Amino acid sequence: MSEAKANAGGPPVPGYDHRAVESRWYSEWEKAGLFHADETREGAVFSMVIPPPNVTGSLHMGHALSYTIEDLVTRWHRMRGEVTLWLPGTDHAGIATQMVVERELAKEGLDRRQLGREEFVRRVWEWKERCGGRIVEQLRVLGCSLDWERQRFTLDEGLSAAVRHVFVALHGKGLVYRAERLINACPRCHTALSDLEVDRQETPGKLWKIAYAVEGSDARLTVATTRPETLLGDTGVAVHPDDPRWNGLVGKRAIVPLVERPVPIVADPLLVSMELGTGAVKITPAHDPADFEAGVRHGLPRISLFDGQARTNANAGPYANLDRYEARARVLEDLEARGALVGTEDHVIPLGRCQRCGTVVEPLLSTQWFVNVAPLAGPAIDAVRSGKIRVFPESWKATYFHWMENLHDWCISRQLWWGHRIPAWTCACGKILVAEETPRACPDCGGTNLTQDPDVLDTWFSSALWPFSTLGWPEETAALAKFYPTTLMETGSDILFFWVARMIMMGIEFTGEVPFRDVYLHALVRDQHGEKMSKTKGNVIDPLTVTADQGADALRFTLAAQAGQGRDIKLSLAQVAGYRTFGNKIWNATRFALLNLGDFPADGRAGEAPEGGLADRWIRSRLAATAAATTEALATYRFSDAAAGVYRFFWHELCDWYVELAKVALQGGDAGARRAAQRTLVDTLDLALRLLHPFMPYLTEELWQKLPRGDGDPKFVMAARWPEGLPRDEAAEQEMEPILRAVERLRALRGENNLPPGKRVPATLRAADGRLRGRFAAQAAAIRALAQLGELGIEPPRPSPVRHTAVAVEPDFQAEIPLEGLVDLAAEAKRLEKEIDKAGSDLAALSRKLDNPSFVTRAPPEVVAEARARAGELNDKIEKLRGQHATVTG
RNA sequence: GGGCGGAUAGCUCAGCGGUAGAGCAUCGCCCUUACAAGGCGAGGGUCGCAGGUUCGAGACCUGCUCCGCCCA
Repeated sequence: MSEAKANAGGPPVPGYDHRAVESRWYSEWEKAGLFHADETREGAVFSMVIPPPNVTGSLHMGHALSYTIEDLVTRWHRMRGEVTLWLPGTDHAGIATQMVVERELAKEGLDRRQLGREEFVRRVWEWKERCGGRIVEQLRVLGCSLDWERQRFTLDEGLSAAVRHVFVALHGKGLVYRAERLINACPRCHTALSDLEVDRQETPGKLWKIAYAVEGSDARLTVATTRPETLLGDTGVAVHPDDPRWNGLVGKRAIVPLVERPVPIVADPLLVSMELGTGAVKITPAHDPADFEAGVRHGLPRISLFDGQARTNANAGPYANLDRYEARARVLEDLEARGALVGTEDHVIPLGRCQRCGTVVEPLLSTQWFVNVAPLAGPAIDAVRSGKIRVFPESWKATYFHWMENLHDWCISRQLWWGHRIPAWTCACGKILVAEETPRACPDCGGTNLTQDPDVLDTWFSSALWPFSTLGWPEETAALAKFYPTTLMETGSDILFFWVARMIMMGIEFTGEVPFRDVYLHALVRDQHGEKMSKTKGNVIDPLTVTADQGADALRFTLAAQAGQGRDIKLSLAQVAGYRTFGNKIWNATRFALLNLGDFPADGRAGEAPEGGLADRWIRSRLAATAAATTEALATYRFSDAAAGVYRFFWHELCDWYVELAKVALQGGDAGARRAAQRTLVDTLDLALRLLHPFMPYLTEELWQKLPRGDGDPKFVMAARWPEGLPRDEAAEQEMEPILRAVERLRALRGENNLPPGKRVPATLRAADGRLRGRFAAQAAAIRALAQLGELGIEPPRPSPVRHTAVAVEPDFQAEIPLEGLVDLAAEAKRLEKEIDKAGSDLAALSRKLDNPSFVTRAPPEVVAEARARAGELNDKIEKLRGQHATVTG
């Protein structure tokens, strides 16, 4: 009976194969309902919403990092017994998705306009149903423990209702408004963009110098510009008020070449730099943000030259109906012909490009919907400043404040068909109605000829509501009451402004609560050389390939181990392979335990564990220390520290030391010691696998299942309790320390004297302290086993050096291995010389310190005492080593 | 131009006032029945540069140089 249970399924085979294991557990967990958060259950709550991936997306390494961290945190909280929700979902990604489907249509030779809006949107939905679930499936491969019953999509009816509600409410407060402003238009995507969706890049360009005639004067005013074609829309020229070159021209009028339009010459210290170009600039208020502001300051009219495709319109006169670059070429040609082009130089210009398609954006005068965000920013700033929301790493707070204190209004309308249609209708009488539900008639004129605004909202507008709209808001659902505010928002630092800041503003405004207590911002995953991964560079590491080759556990552990705060991650396949071997190590350690549990009874884990020997007490204490450190690290989002601690414990304490020590008890004749070691092995592996579970869920589940279960344990390690409050045994750790050190010293003596590992050599440990000799004696069997010794003598120190003996000098003991007849003594002589040199230089440094009177008088007494004690030890060590050296050379 | 990071062993990083560390890689010895995807041992660093504070500085302060990110 006992054997059958302990070895259920047979002992594992020696090599760990992730393929056999990782395909097994996900569906088991799901079937057992472990992913579901029960909102009716009492108790502490952990909740988090997933940063919704684009529905068009496929899992990349950035996702893998984000979702690994999120799953790690989620599993940890779940194991702590909290009611734990990690809510999945996807984002409709307006521009990206529309582009994907338009490309598909193009293959059929179709254009969305041919299909019409309704049909096109139907096709997008069809595409979403067919292909949109890909990334969601990939999350399962990674092991993400998401509550699939609560999966949401930003265009779901409930979330759409939330969007309409927010739009209408903000409009009612005057915070959403419609106005003509200079916006960023993407001529390729045919839509307006917010400032954030424009990437600024330094690009080589030219600075052209163009002469403008001055009305009623022979003087010519030379302006410098990077966009000569916009002179067709010039409504002013500006010079610096302090610039002697253009003194006296202010107040006169310049004649815009080609169009021969007189425009005022104004003085503007903000717009004009005296150092740059010619010290004079043209003002085109409809095509440059700075010029727009200057136009406002000087009351200049705006002449818009382009349409949404950045082609010139009728205002361009003879240059109408040209692409902006054709227009530039034509304008330059004509200027040149008239002698107005007086110079050209190379110039680096910051060009704005569409984040989605890379096309240079066109600043365009356009009527759009905007959010006045400044009034929402104040409370959002306070929430972070007061610590109500904590930010990890904290350094991002400064960036957050800086941005929030310099907010521009947010352009939220997009000229797309895929997204939340703006809930605004225009009546034939001109009245604009904003309402959550489609209005029947105009309240002003009673007319029923209402047309809905054709535009949709910025995808980020709905994302901003994600932490509460996914829980049912604006309905007062039980889920909202239970899980909101959420505990954590984990996401990339690159969307701090796009998303995190906006969620905080919207959350506070509409729920009266912060949307999350903690924000953890992860860094960028780069390749092994620190280069950004990109398809064009060909340095992309695909997480799904890695998962297939090396296992999800190995990838997860690697990412967690690398996730230090405030640093980008440099990822290489070699690292993942390294951590895969860690999985193999654990596999084999568990295998060792199972192979030694043949006679372990089924109820062997009932009741208190026997105290066992020193090694048993020691490993239990080390486990307790590791559990406490791991908990502390996870509580402060120090994932790399947590991973390193578990790694160190498993490999370097459990495997390197305890398993070797346990062999002594398991294979010795003492039945009590054997049983105690079995129990310690099982208990320790059980708890250590729990500690590792959030990092490597599959492997730990597989192995935990094979261990004899403890009293009251659940069926899965995923549902097992996180180890907390385990007692330390300081005495055991202190007693063990010299034992381990003695083994290390003896091994080093062997190694450096080239004694083959298989050769059982005799050795002696000499200590003046009788208690220490007692400890050595009590652990003699262990020391002999671990250092591969024959006889082990334990003696008081002897007064003079012994001939032909390798000696390691420690402050509290000496380790000796006789060399006679075993080896040439030159190796030992060389080793001793090196040790003497090292001790000598350490002592010299210490002596310099101690000879410095101000160190002795001003440093804390305990520091001075420590230095003196250390100097004494070194003196003693050198003396002994020298004596020993004489015996090997003499 | 402004802000924020980073620079410590060949590589990736920890250390943030009191004897320079880990993992990986390298070298040597070993197929020791959990594991060669392994074991044991060893070598390897004027802690970016220059000043300053301090009895004492990778660590704190100032300046500088490179690298990265964000904002204008």
